[in-house]
Amino acid sequence: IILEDAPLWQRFKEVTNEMIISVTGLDPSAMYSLLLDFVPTDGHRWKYVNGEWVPAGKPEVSSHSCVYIHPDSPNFGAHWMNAPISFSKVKLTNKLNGGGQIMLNSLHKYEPQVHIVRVGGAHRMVMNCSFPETQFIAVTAYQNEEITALKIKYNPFAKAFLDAKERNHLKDVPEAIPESQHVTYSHLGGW
Amino acid sequence: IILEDAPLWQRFKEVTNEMIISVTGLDPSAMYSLLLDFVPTDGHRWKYVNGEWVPAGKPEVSSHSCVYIHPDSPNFGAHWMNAPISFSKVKLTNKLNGGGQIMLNSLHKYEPQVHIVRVGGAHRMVMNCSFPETQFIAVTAYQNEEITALKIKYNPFAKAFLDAKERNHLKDVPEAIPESQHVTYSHLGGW
DNA sequence: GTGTTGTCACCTAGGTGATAAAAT
DNA sequence: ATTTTATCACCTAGGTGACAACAC
Repeated sequence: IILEDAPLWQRFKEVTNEMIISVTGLDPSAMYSLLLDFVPTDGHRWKYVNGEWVPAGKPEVSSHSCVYIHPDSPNFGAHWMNAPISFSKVKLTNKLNGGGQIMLNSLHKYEPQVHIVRVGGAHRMVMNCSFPETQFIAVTAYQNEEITALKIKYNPFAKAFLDAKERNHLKDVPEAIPESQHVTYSHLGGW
Repeated sequence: IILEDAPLWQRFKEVTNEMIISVTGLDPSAMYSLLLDFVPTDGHRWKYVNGEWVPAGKPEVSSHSCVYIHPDSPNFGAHWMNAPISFSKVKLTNKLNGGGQIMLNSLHKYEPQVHIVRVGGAHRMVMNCSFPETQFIAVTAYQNEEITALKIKYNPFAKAFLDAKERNHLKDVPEAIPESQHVTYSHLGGW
C-alpha cells in the first residue's frame, strides 16, 4: 500500500484532503474489500493553548473506531490496483447519527488504518497498513488558523472563502508548515 | 427479476425515469455482476408525423448496443437482493464520446435487457431478462409534447419547468396515456 | 470558559428541457 | 425540411468555513 501525494501530507504535516493510496501485489482475479478505521494514538485529551496542542487530562481507555467499507467493495484485485483509491466519501462524527458515519471522540488523536480483506474465497487473508503522517486530532471547530487557511487553499468546495481572501487582499495563505494538525468532523474529505 | 413501479411504466407506456428492478433467487454468498444493454426491436427508422410514430425507410441491419456495467458490480447476491437496483447512472449517446456511455442509433427503437452474470466462481452462469413495456425510441429532441410534460412532472431535475408551468397557469400536465414513447440521449435517467 | 450545534452564504458538480444555431 | 449540436437558465444535491447561539 502506497500513500499518494505524500509530500503534501508532509507539508501539511497532515490534514489535507488530497490524499489517496495505491495498492500493488494483489491477485488480480481474487476478490477484496478495502476497509478504513481510526486507531487512537494515545489515551488522553488534547487542548490547544498558546498556539500549540498539548496533552490534557488523565489517560483514558479508548477503543478504536468502527470500520468504514470502501464503496467499491467488494471488487477484484485488478480493480483496486488499476487506479489510486480514494476514501473521499468517509464521514466522521462525534455522535451516533445512523448511517455510514464513523464516530470519533472529539479532541482525541487518531491514526487512519487501511485493511485489505480477501473475501468470497477460501482463505480469508487480511492485511493492515497505517500511515503515521496522516494522524490528526478530531475537533468540532478549527483551532489553528493555518490549518483553516490550507484547507481553504486546497479544497475546491471552500472556494468561496478563497475568493473572499483574494478580493480583500488581506493576507496570504501561510507557506510555513503548520506545527499541529486537526480535522473537523465530517471534513476528512479526500483521504 | 422484477420490474419495479410497473404501473408507472404502463401509464407512461414507457420512457419514465423512475424505473427500478428487483432481483430474487440468487445465491447470497456468490458474486454477480449486473449488466444492461439495448436490443433493437426492428430494423427500420421511425418518424414522428401527425402526432404518431410510423416506420420509415428500409429495414437495416442493426446490432445491439454495448453493455453497461452496473456500478455496484461485482457484488454478492445478498447485496443485489437487499434493495431494488437502479440503473440511473447509465448515459446514452449517438456518437462515440469515450467513457461509459452507450451508443444508440437515433430514431430507432430499443428494448432494454438486463443480464445477471455470476463471476469469480467456477461456473460462469448468465441470466437474461428484458422488459417489453420499457421499449423506447431514441431521439435527440422530444417529438411528443406529452412525453415532455410527463418527464417534467416526474423528474426533480426538471423542476424549473414545472414551476414555470404552474406560475403561468397555462395548461395542466396531461393525464392521458401517451400513445408513443421516446427518450433523448443521456436522458434515460432512473431506469 | 470551553466545547458544541445549527444555520448561513457560497461554492462545486451535475441533471433538466428550452432555444437558437448549425449541420445534413 | 429534418435532425443535431451547443448553450442557457434553472433546478437538485451536497461539500466548505464563518458565525452566532447554545449547552456544559
